[in-house]
Amino acid sequence: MNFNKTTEEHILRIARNVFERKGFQGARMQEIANEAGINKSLLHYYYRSKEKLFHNAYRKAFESMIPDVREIFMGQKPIKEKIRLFADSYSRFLMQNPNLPHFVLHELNRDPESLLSIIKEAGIDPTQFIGQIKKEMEAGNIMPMDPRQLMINILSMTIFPFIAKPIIMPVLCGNDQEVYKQLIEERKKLIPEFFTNVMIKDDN
Amino acid sequence: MNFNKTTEEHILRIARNVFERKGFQGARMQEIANEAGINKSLLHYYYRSKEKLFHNAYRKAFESMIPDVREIFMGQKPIKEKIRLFADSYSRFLMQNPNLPHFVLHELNRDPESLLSIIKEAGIDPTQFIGQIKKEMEAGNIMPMDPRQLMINILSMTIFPFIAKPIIMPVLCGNDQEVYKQLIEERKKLIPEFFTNVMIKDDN
DNA sequence: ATATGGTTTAACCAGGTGGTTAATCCAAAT
DNA sequence: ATTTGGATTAACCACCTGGTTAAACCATAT
Repeated sequence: MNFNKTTEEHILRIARNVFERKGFQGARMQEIANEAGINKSLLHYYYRSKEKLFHNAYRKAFESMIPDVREIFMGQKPIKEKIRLFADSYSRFLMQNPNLPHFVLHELNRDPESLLSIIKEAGIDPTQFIGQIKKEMEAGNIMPMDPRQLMINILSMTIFPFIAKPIIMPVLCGNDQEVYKQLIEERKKLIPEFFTNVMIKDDN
Repeated sequence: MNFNKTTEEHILRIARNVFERKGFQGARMQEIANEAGINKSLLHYYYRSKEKLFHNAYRKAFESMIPDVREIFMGQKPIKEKIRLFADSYSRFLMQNPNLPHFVLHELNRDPESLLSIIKEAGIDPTQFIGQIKKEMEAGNIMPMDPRQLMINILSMTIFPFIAKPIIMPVLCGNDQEVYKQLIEERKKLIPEFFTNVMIKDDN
């Protein structure tokens, strides 16, 4: 066989795709071998077991989600800019990897422990970010609230529409792929506005 | 054996619990039988196949999520009240069924078609709700935006923290169950404030 | 007592699963 | 040309899975 790069990488790319669609339990080694156009034994030759093959694919998938998060956590930009950048780049990223959030969250539910090592390795630390938020809230640049809640809100509004696609598509988009895509597109602007262009009303 | 009610119901209750934790592919008929304290054949006696047993459990689980959604869709209350009510009751409901959203969304990804019949059966229709939103936005009761986006936002902010619990708990709550619970509790107030107590800043 | 019929069980089965093994292929080094 | 060693394959295996079957159980009706 002649693949783009090495067989090893080729396998991992295919495996990741299958795992993303079927999850660990749903994926079959034979299926991965078929899609990769190789013998099943080759999977075990390069990655000793299904568990190990999955672990590699999973880690790679998870890590691909991190850079943007790291930027918002650790970067030096003002908070408004961070949020705008995150909503925009993450939405675009997820549009190209639509079932990645569901995949990661599914396996995170299956094995919550596995997260710790990955986070450690990625060197993510929210404390600096939380400090920045507090400062900018006091300066009035952003709607005041618990910084943790702000993070949850941003992640929720960005990621959830992708996880819930099979329910949003038929109910709100008339099963039209383009309408859904347009809806996501609008959110890139809508989400940052939510946190930066608003203020508390003084009347009720 | 002497269960609360009939054996049939007992099986379904246990099955639903196992399915919620493991998903369709991850659950084993033997496991369900064990947890129910009965012979595996009994499962097939009452529910012909794993597929059918799952379908029953799944439908029941899904339907348990609907009443609150129906209220916000079809009810007659003012929008502010609807949102407050939804965030409050749904958060409480999810707190008691923590892995239900992930379960439903997971199976929805596995088989998106299955949703249609359930929604039809539940008789949910967003058009009336969307009309109401438009009217109340014009009256200035609520931040103006695409009604579909408003719905996505409310659902995102309410449901996502439960799906993402295994990542929120360690990163934002120091793995403390109580801290997480408190975080969710605060969101019951925080979420409605987001949509009702804010307005667009005119400067900037 | 015993016949009845829904309920429950133990034993079994075919097919699928991840994984192993030994043989073969094949390009590079000698 | 031969050797070498990684890459690749076909055949195989033990185990697990959902599902079947025939027998046993047991409360109720006769």
